[in-house]
Amino acid sequence: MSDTQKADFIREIIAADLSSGKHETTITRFPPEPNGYLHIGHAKSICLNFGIAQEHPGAKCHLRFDDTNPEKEETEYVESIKEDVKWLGFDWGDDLYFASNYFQFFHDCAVHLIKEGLAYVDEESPEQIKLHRGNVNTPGTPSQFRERSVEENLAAFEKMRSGGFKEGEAVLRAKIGLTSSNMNMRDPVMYRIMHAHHHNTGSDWCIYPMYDFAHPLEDALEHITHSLCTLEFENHRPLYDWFIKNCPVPSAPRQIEFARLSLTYTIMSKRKLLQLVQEKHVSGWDDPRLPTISGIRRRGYPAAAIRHFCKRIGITKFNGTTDVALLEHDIRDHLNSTAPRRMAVLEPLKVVIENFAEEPTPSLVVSNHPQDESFGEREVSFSGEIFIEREDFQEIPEKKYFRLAPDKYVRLRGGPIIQCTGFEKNDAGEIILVRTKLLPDTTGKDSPEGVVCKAAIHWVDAATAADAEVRLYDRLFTVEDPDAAEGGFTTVLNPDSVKTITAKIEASLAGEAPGTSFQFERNGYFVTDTKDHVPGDKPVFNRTAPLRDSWGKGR
RNA sequence: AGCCUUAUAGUGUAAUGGUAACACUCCGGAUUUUGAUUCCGUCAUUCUAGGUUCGAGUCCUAGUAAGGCUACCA
Repeated sequence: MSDTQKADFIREIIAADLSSGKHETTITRFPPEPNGYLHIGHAKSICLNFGIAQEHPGAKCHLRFDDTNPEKEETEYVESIKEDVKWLGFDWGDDLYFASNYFQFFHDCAVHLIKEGLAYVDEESPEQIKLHRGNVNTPGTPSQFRERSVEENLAAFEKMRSGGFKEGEAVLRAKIGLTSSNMNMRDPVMYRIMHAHHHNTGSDWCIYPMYDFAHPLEDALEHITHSLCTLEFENHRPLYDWFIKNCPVPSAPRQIEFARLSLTYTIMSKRKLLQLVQEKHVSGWDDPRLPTISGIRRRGYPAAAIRHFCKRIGITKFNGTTDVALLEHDIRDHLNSTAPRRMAVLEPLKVVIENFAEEPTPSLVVSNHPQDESFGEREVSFSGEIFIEREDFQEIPEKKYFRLAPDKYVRLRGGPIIQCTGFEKNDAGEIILVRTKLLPDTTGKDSPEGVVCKAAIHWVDAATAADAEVRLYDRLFTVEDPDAAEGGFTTVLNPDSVKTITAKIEASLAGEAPGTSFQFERNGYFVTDTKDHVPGDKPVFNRTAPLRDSWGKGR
């Protein structure tokens, strides 16, 4: 887990700018719009921007809320975003900013452009503007308001600002041209009228800047050296540069684009995630089935593993889809070395050890981690009745089945070898009890001559077993057919993934702190739920990741 | 359709113009008191066709495919 950061093309640009003396330091920024919760895709951007800042002494990464659209933004989202960035392990220090705090500056820049003859107030309707913009094959045609005088524009813009127009009646447009093959450059809208309440500025403003106008100014104002964004802004860059060039800004940031993260089987669209939350297909933004940062946190994905994943997938301009297997490997890899082992039985089957009294052993000492002694050992109680996993017994064993079956031997993990001597069924034909005898003096020793014992199963002492609620989730929120997700979510939910079952776990686990991960041997990694956990009460676990299962091969 | 961008094993990434590398997955094999872990091994005409060069994954041209843009969202 200690790979050094590979130098991607962005880091190479930064290194070159540093060594050429173009910049003395590096300032990046993570600029979310507070209109939803962050997801694993944002983690890639966060790790990039904050990661770069960490790699260079004196460099910084700003956290800036790009809150220029009051209709979609809420304070709840800014709080969750701050929490998620912190949880991922990054610190913006004093550099927390809001685009909305720059509204006056944006306004002044707009006035500047008007005075330069580079912006005009257009009172055509949205439909007319759209029509007059033309399309990729046909040039646009000038609005009837395009050639107004500077004085007229100044007055009209002031009228916009002071509330003299209703929404949709006027916009401020940059006067660039109407023939560019890049549609973003055809006299783009800079300001629109919105008589809406803003979470930060209240009702101070009724005109709000568009992203394309505001973003370069925000970056320049904060002396951002490298403004990193995703590929879809690629052909906004000429416009970004145009505003930087034509406005009175204190610095000239450079926009660099990289590919956003997309994962197989995973819904990453903010719009769709919002829909899932609003239509209550999930319990909230932090539902463990969601790929949101808060969802995967609650699901027990360690922040360090996510960081490592982001580092490993790299930064390029190639628009591909990463296999979630890469993510899941990093989760398992991290948990394997950090999660203590516990025994838990998800579907209990009672086993009696008939000769237990002949050699009573009230407890056994078991290692907390098979490869790492620093995890120590624990004592587990042991009596003549235990629970094992229902699937660890087969009445008629299939080929290559090494666990318990009539007359067969199996090792109790950390304990002796037992041999099956019989079993009982209920009227429905289900096995309800397995009878065994233990082989004396086999704890901690190899199987005796003539005894074929190839597997060790986990178990829990029936006398002290405690209940827990365990929730199995398979992958992140998945779709059977990614294309089918368009418009509706009928195929999205996997009913099995919300199955809740009762586990019998070692009593020592009750009351464990929320967010603690364990490996329930042979069942996978589980985390005590950070939301539903009540100390001292029956613990609630979410499965963070199943164990890799190579059943059927080897041995 | 016009413009912009991208193209290296199944997946994601490497490779001063000089023997195509790493990780994951899959599949084999070894070890194993978790069928986990660990360890070892197999898997590529670098999208196609031309060109420049002693030499091209890398540079040039054309083609193909994929993504983006034609919002008073970001």
